[in-house]
Amino acid sequence: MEKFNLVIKKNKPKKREGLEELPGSHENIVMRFAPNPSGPLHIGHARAAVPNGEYVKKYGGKFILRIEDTDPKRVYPDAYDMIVEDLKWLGIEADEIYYQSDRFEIYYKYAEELIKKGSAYMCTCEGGEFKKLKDNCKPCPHRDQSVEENLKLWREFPDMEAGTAVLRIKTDINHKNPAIRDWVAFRIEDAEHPRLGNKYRIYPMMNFSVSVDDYLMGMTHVLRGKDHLANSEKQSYLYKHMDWDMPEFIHYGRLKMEDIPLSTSKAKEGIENGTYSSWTDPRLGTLRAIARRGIQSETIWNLMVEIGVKMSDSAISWKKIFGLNRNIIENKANRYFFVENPIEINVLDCPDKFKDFTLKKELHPDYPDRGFRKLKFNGSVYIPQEDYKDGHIRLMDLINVDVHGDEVKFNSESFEESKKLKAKIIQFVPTDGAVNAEVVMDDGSIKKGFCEPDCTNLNVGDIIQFERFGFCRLDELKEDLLIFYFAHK
RNA sequence: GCUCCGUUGGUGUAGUCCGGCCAAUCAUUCUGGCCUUUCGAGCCGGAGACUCGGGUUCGAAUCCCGAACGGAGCACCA
Repeated sequence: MEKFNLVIKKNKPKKREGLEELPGSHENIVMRFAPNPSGPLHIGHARAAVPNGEYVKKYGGKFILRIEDTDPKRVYPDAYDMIVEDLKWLGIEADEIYYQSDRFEIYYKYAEELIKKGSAYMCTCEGGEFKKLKDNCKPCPHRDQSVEENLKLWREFPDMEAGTAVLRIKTDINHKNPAIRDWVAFRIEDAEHPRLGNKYRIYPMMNFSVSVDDYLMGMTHVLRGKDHLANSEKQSYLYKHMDWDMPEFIHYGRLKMEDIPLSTSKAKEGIENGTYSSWTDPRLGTLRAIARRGIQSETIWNLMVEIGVKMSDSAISWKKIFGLNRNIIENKANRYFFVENPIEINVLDCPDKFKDFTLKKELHPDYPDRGFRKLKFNGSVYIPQEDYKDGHIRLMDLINVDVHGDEVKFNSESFEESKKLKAKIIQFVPTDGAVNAEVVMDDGSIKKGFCEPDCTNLNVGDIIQFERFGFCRLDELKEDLLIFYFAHK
């Protein structure tokens, strides 16, 4: 028996971890990622793919990849495979994959059903003419055609000339947003489709195929950019006509990537005209380009989860990405020496001990258990031009030298002595055994120099840190040259 | 122009629905010191935000109205 009128304070929601809870039921959720195959995935796609993947993982559910290739003019055939590869890199393997180009007959079937219900009509208005009527809330003359007439025209549709007719879905001719009024569901398209050839001439519009598929595939939640806000409303009419339950639509804002204003089409253009080397050019925002630079998919994943699915726009900076990435790779990356813009020095007056000496250095200073790399020293090394200045220099972990004009002399050995001398501690590469190396920077420029011999034991894809230079990923292992891609400091 | 939408430090976020526990969270960034034979990491400290104006209220980042700024859509693309 409750004697006291306990006032239960409403629990403030706990600090949110990860993504916001999804609206609606969390049982057996079905979500999808539905890109247009116009190129490989870029960072903007990750903004859509990751939250879908994260939610499915969080609640347990089904992830569907649906390739939306219903515009033959915007299909880049290689993209079909690239998209799957890029998703895999992100850590997503779809439970089911669909190609909309396989599903035209399904769309036709529903189109006919809509016509029979009187919810769609064949419109042979000239485009500008229709717009004029629509903008004034006036139905076009075809809107009231009989079902029979519409079906007749629908059957003749494939034989009509491109641009002369469309199938429209009835909405509300008085809708306050003109964009919503009686939208197009099918059009005639003569372009050859990479997968279908010229099999069909009647192509569904995105709003139609998307709605039908989202329904048939049992989508419970649909994540999409806020540029689709009007489309969501257009689609709602189709759901009403068919008496289908609508998925939960969630819209997210635009993502602006610092220094990468490039769209897929611009990138493609740049590749074709030689401005960029390929889809993995470090200046591009494609996931494969980012991966090539040594940015971990986990970094992108975490970033996208942090940004979440809110409606306001976000601008992400490289600083943020680099910071997150550094946290992940710092303890994985073994350390090596790379000398950029090298200058050879011969240390005079070296004690005999250093005439033939092998320096063992930890692969990672915080993890000595990982083992060592070896640097053979016989008095002659490369150091960065930038560090060659009159004064005292300590070759890291080795010796202290004095630089005077052209002359470099042995000074002392101990680290304590270097402190007294206030010597600058620098990396170096022994002349004997130095390996040619190039580092491709994020602006596409190349820094040339030498790296230490043990780098040849690395595998392509390894992320390392060149001490005092930055984190890099080994991209190519050639006979006499190692090519790295620069990640960040 | 019309129709929508958004606005928390340099950047990204939490909190806004259900006003007080918010002199506002966390991350990144920048920064002072310590430490370290890397300009990496680590440790300790610091800087930095509720777009503006009204209103409601004992009390507003949170509710209401207006403005400014920003964004999206207005295709026979997706």
